[in-house]
Amino acid sequence: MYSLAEENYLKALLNLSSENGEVNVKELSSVVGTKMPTVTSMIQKLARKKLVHYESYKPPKLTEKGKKEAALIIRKHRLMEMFLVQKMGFGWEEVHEIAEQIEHIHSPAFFEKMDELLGYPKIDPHGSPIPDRQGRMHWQHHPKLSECKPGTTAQFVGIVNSSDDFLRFLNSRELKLGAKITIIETEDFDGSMTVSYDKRKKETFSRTVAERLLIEK
Amino acid sequence: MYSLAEENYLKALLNLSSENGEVNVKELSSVVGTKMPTVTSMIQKLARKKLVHYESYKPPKLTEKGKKEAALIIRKHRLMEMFLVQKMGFGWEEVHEIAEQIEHIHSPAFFEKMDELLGYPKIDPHGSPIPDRQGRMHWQHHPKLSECKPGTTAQFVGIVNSSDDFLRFLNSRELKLGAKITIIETEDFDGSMTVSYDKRKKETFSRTVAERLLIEK
DNA sequence: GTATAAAGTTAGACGAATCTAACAAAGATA
DNA sequence: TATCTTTGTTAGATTCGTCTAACTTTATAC
Repeated sequence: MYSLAEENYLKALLNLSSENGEVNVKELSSVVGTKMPTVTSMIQKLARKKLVHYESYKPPKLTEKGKKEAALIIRKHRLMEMFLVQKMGFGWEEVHEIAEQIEHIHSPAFFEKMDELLGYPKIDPHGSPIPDRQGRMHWQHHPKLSECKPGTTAQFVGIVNSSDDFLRFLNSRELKLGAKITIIETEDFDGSMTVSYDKRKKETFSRTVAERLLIEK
Repeated sequence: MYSLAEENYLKALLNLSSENGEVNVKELSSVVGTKMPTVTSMIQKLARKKLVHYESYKPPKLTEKGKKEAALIIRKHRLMEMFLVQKMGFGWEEVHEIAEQIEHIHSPAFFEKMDELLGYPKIDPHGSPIPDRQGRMHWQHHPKLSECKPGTTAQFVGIVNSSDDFLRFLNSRELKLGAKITIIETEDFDGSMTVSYDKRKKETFSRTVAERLLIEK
């Protein structure tokens, strides 16, 4: 069993590496909310436990074992988010905080039951994949809305870096996962785009927004 | 906010004092699973925080503030147990372990939602009262089955010191909370009693068992 | 009512996770 | 290339919760 602190570093390591490819100590320290020397010593500890490959001054990298452990924590996090939304009626912007704590609960039966009650979901409420029991994560690559040309219609299937703020923004525009978005026009000079979907006939998204919406054609 | 360790001592303090009246350090140490010196130092720390009244060599006693905090932790524990049984389909003998961990989750919204989905229950799956939002616990005194005379019929409404072992024993005899139990006869020499209820026409309980079943006439 | 046993406390150490201050390496800049 | 800046590491201290060993107080037994 791993400590709470260890689990948080493992998770951060996996999240950062799948976002940026490489992980650096500074970023890690800001994600886990500690100072750099603390990160260094934790990385060294994880390396002793064969969870991380580590050489001084080089970016730390999860071992296969480390990846699996991290994925299993993320599995618990995402299953819980799904449960909170689907079975308890929370909004997708409310569940991160709670799942952040529940992911450290040790009880295979609890999460198995949740998985079963949810019908073995493959993605969480924000469209991120839920790793399987063996800690295998099936990352499906989705293009960003910002990469599409006017005229295309695509389904909104995921979010890059979903923060509560951004989710509240999407709520305010009534944009939900699964919506069919049609691009009406794009502005080259600032990358903003005008789109339509569901109840919204005409809505303008900044480049920043369009870059955080993942789609499927 | 209190640490995990602090919360565990508070809870143990309230549980022991409602069972035995007075709490002693040795018992406390066995309940929380630490050695006596650790308990002493924790008690002293809780006293500094005005959660416990403490004088050397005297039994520690929760202050009003301490009682409230402890009750709020027990509230979370029992709400969770109820949720696990009612909404997730767990057996009453499986839920303690999980609730033991979830009781430390900090999220008013999570427990409020649970309470709401459960319809604001007053008791947990073992018949123990669930403290209210203000940390008030309505301890209703129930007599034990062992105190009843032959011929009486009473409803089984609670358990003294419910352990998973005991709950599995009750499962094996198909005795559920709410059952109407009729006492057929009692044996004076060993305190055992023969009873009937629901599907069971004739079942014999030892004194030990009869003393752990709470009833209402 | 003294001796012994049990319960409780104090002192001091330790591991985990954190910090600050000082130093070292790598990367960027002129 | 030499210098400066950024990033990362080492050393050493701190806090929390725990321990063991030794001591003290209270309770029990004779």
